[in-house]
Amino acid sequence: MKVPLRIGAVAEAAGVGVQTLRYYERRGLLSARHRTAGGYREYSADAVRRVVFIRRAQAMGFTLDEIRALLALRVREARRCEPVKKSAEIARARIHEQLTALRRMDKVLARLIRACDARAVTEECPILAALEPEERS
Amino acid sequence: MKVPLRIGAVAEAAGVGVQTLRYYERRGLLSARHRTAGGYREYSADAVRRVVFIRRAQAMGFTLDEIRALLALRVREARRCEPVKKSAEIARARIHEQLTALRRMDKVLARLIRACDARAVTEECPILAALEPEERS
DNA sequence: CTTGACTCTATACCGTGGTATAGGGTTTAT
DNA sequence: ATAAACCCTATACCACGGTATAGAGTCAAG
Repeated sequence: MKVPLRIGAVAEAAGVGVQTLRYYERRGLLSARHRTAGGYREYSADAVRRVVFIRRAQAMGFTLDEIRALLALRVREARRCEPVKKSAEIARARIHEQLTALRRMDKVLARLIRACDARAVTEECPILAALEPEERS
Repeated sequence: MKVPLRIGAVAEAAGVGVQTLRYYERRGLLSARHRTAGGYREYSADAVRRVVFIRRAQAMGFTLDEIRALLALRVREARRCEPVKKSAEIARARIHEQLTALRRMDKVLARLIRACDARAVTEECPILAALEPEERS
């Protein structure tokens, strides 16, 4: 905190690229408190914590837009967790949708791969056959 | 087959947009056999089956690049299904990776949402607390 | 005071699978 | 012959989360 951090130091401390930090700034997730006379961004140590927060939230499945909202909530009302919980539930619902779709794909592929192993050498590939529209009913 | 189909007819029959067909052409998955004097694409009924094939393969989790390869295999060697099976296994492995990541996110979110319900009103939101870097150890 | 490392803005590009728009030309029925 | 409906190419744009580049300016050490 004594020496203000520049963007490269924040990026290194948080384990991201400098472009990423400028991108977060454009997206409204992070801002530099001051600029030097020459226009360099100056960050406090809080910025590093903020970036770590962002990356952790991403790892949980929040989008950057959701994380921006979480960051605002964190500042203003850390003790009212209803809206945070709501956001987490939305993220979780999205994850469930994706899980459902992927599980369905996995089942289909697993079945077809097994059919490949079981097929007689004279038959067509069961995977290709499954993709082919039924030309004759 | 008697009357060659134009792009709009193929799109409608296959349930996609005309832009999508032109996009598939650019990506090398579909091509019109002929053009009219005025430059209109003319398709045979096979084109519709090909597009249905593409959409089914997408629904199973293949990428367009993979589908292009599958289409080539389908023509050349429908009876050798090793390469098709290989491609399906790659797609399935990718799906498993995604499943693993999503399941991990889901567990974390589920736990934190439960913690929200269980917390005392005076405590900080457990979700925000989990995202916060530990400032003091 | 120079050099090298760092930073600035603005803009373009990546992957993925498309969709939209602009500005034209064609086909076909009437 | 004309008008509606269709088609053409080329280009830009969408989401998403960045990454790369160009061209310029700044900072700190020696």
